Amino acid sequence: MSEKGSSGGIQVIDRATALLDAIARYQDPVSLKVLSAETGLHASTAHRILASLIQNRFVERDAVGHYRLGIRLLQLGVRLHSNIDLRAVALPVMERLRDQFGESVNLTVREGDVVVYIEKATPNRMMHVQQLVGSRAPLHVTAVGKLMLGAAGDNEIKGYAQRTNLPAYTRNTITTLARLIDECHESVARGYALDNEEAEIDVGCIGVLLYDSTGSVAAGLSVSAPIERRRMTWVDEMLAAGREISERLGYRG
Amino acid sequence: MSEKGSSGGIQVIDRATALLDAIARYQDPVSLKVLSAETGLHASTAHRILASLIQNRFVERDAVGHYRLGIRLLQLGVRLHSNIDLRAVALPVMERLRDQFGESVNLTVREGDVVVYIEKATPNRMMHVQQLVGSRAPLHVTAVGKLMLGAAGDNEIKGYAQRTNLPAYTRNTITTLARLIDECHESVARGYALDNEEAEIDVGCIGVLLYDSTGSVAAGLSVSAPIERRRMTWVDEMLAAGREISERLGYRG
DNA sequence: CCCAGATTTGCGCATTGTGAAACGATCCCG
DNA sequence: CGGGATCGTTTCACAATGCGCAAATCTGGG
Repeated sequence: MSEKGSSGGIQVIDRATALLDAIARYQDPVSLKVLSAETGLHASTAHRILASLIQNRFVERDAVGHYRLGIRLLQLGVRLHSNIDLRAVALPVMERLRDQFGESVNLTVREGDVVVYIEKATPNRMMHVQQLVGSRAPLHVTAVGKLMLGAAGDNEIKGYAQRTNLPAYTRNTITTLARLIDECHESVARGYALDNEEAEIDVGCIGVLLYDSTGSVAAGLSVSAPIERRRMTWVDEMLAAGREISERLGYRG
Repeated sequence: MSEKGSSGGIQVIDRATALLDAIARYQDPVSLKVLSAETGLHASTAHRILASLIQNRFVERDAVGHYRLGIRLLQLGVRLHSNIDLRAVALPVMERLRDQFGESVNLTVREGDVVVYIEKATPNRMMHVQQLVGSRAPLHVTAVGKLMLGAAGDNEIKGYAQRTNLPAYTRNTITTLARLIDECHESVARGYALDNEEAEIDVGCIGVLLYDSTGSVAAGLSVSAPIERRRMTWVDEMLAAGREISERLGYRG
């Protein structure tokens, strides 16, 4: 334990985290058996930890006894300093870009093998690309996802490819590890990435990364448009916006 | 431990929760000494648990080593089933009310001694009452806060009054326990509450509660307007909207 | 009603979480 | 500048708490 202690690990907290992550991977409430299998924990251990998480309101149970995330995560999440900072800082810039381009601007964070859309600025026109806040998309078919993979390094890209098998969403989706590594490298090198109808036909995207005060990737910023309306002239503005937001987040690049 | 186990408590998870709550009470990052004092934990124990929460990304440290909430709470919070349900269910109703009244409609959850605004629908007019998502207000000066206190019972109201001392925000704020208890009772009895310039002069509000499938208070719904624009004819619509959303949340009143 | 599978509970044990003490770092004051 | 105070971090020994096994209970389907 002294060895474990020096590396900061407390086993039961790691295990509770694994259980929360396992629940979060499902849209619907999930059974003890599934959670036990997903985390590799003995059923009675999982049951005990989940009971404690319920008591502390991190987890709830539905009518048939299945587990879902609980209200304390919402309460704490809303209180998250970086949540308020990140969205409050990014939103005015996003709105400015939206008005300038006349297209949808999105803010995303990485969660495991997907990006999650956490804020949006949509244009006042009937036809635009729509991503709901809270929705998810695989990393390899999104501009910012490819940047996040590139920033994380080749082993991370390889691990992602192994876990997901790089499924095709359109005829343009990158489905081989070699091509994905090239694309990620290239994207990181030039500072922005494109989604060329890789997630959905007719949808194009330009994405950049946002960095926080520790120099880590904090989020992604992207503009999505019907492919024939996308302008490569937006790249400079996106890069500048990414720098602006990152600086406000305390990044000293 | 067997006795503890049957009641679902795991000490270190309870302690980690207490630390997260303590951090969440501060707007700014907070020191180990303060957290140790707030939770009653020995400094080295608190240090250890915090290190594990950092490793699992529930907590981050800033440049001077102070602790703040971490990004995993955001990622999990966005994935929260009841968060997606609550906001997705409530938003269309809120937008309808906004268009009908021409005023701001807000969705709030209780967090300790405050309400937190988690969703909003703002009217398309320059002058309206504005509450940012993520902002907070004391319970005793908001309509839904008074309902939440009333729903929680007299001991809860008393405890709240003792903790906060009922500070005045305007000349209209309720600052005595007896008056607060009366107001909360009356509000619960009739099903809605008013904020009559108690939080801010010139601002009026009508609030109702939303209930979930377990019959518990899930959130509050309110319409805020400049006081001279507020209409008591909105009460029926607010009550109906509260019932509608609660039913969609699975409430069987 | 019976059976199989899932969940829950009891129990004993060893490993893991804990607090005290020691050490390190930083800041402030004389 | 040096010493003391304060805060944070690490080491260490120990006991209690988290854990897994096994049994009991529950639930749903045939």
